[in-house]
Amino acid sequence: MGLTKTIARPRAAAASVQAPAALPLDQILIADCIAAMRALPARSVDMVFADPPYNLQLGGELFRPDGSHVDAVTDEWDKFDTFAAYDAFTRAWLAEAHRILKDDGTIWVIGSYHNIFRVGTAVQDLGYWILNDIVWRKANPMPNFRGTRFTNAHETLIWASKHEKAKYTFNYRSMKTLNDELQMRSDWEFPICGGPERLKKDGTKVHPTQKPEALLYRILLACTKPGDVVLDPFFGTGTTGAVAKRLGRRWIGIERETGYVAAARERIAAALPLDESALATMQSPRQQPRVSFGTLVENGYLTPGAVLTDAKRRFRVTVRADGSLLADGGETGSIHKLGATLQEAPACNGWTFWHHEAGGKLHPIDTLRQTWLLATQP
Amino acid sequence: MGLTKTIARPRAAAASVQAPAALPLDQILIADCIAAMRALPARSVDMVFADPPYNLQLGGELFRPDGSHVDAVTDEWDKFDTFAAYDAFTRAWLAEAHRILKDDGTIWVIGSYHNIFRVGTAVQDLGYWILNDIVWRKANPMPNFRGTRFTNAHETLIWASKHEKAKYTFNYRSMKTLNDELQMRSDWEFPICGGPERLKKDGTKVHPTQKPEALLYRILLACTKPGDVVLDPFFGTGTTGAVAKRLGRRWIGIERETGYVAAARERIAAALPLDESALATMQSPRQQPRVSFGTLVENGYLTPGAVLTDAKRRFRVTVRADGSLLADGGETGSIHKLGATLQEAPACNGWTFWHHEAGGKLHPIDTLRQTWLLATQP
DNA sequence: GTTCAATCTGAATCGCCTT
DNA sequence: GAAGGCGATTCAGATTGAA
Repeated sequence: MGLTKTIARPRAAAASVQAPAALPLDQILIADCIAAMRALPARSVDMVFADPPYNLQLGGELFRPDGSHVDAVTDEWDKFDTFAAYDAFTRAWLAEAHRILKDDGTIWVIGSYHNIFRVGTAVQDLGYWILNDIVWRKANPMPNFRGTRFTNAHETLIWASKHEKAKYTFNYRSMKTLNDELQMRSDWEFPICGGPERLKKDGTKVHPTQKPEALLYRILLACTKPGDVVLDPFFGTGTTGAVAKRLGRRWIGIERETGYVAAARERIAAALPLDESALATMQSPRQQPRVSFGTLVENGYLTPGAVLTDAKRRFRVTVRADGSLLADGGETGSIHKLGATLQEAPACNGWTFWHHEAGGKLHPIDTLRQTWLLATQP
Repeated sequence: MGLTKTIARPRAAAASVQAPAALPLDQILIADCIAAMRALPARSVDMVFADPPYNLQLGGELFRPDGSHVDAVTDEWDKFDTFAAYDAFTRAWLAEAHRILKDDGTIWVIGSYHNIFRVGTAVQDLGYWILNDIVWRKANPMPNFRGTRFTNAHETLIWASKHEKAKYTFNYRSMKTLNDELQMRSDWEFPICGGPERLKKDGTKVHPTQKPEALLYRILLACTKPGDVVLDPFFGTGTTGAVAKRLGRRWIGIERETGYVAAARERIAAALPLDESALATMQSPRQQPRVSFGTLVENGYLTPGAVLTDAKRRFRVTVRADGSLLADGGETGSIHKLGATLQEAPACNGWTFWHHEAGGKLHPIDTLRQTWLLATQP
């Protein structure tokens, strides 16, 4: 399990009545996305990943704000009407997604400059709280053949929680590990989907905008836990489902085109779940059992009377029997509190601030905690 | 100068009546931006560059892990009560900009995820035609100190013409030359503004959000011709004016805060017009990109569950989903950290230490990285 | 003068738990 | 709900100061 900032809350009684067991897990619903979403229970999925249509004509289909179909699409739609129709459609499915998401769930939406500004505005207007926008830098974008603009070499993703104060999942430590011990940034580079990964039929691509699995891999690894449920209302050829299965997550897909559905089913059936030990990811300290400094003193890892200093030996304190510290100036407190007090800092992590001497060297007392954890954890 | 796609049109008779000679060229108008824009004639400038307030909506105080305080943007000019208020402000100045622009002029607006979606929606609704969105990747962004999100490492710019069919200026050849004979892409990397370029007074920054000159340099070089007029309605400390002067463009700035105006005047007075031969030296060398081990896992170069060993097969580890390694003894870590831990060494280059077996032979995983680079680099 | 180490800082929507 | 304790959390580049 990766670090998660959330701890599962007991499901509200009202939600239980909705019979979450009835969720169509690991299935594709062949239906219009808004209609199918309406049939799903409130507060039931952990993440929504959406790759909505980018084009403003919606492939000839338009929706009213209530989600119903607009039958007649004429060529005379002026720009305002076209944007208005796209906005209505966007707000309709985003509102359903908001209802279906658990309170601590998050949503991801991908788009290009044609639609992402409208999506982002709708996301904010519907009460979602944007956490990041992410740039997918394409390693091998299509050049601008006519030389009239900059090569359009990226797409944009929006990551948002349901509410400002939500305790969303973010596997910080996993992301940092994945990026060679540097914080994962908001700009990601992947090749576009091609090669054996690209689904083809009779030599032509099955779907015009198939997304690379690497993109979904990073998203699901970063923001879900094993067993979490991911809903993709624009399932296409099932990249979300294939990666979810590989990573031990549950998925629900909605897709109207039966051609895509058939390709997605075949693809997901062939996907192999990762072995459980491979699925394990870097843990955050917060996932480890808590160890108080007093425990170490009680168990003889440090003796009352032992001397601690900071790394530069500017401050010197003595360990007392109850795990509190005594400074030379008479101040006392916990390892954290006294570290903060002496430095006149607002806060301090005593585990890494205080050191003890052994073998002529200074070691942070956190190494004692790690030793204790190794000795006592199964 | 680079090739330009436009040929100047004869000025319309009506516009001549507006006496364009009265444009306050190379001056700062000390005024509210919308009021000052109302006083400018229609169809009179070639470009608008705008760096409007981002409406950050920051919470409480933020401290770095070392306890130091983060100097946030707390200025009154960035505060708006609601999205509706911000939208109204945005649409008002964007509408004035549309009026003031020549028919073949273009507009640039910069923002972050806090405001850019609302700006982009307004741009489209007002009839502008988006040509590109550009990502400014910051070489040295501020980290996410609490480990709660991805490092916010970029800002977004929107480039738009006044109308869909406009014959805007794009110096394609200049951009290609500037980018080592490859088409300029939509993702640009620059450091944030610092060092001697950052304006300071009494040791503190004059403006909280001063933009790097390199950014304006590329924009003006790409999308204006010498002698063109650039309007910046949020002039701040005058980056636009300084770069315009350097590149032989005319400029008009609007700024309300007299402190910023004074700094901008002094700065622009000191700016020297650039000799054209100096342009070649402004090119930044292409640097070999960093590749994380996680990238290789995400892209299938190594599968989670794969086994790695050192060259002498003394240590044996398994690759996990996030690019971390799991040793037989239960220890985990990145390729570098775990290599160091197992050898009890202070540090280790995991790329050359760990090997995978292929064709009965051991190969350092660095060869996979090289393969990846060959496959993804132009 | 030169080099290296320590310090400072940048458009940031930056906890969680118990009492 | 508010308050307070615990303890987790940073990267690149410029500047300063010591050696």
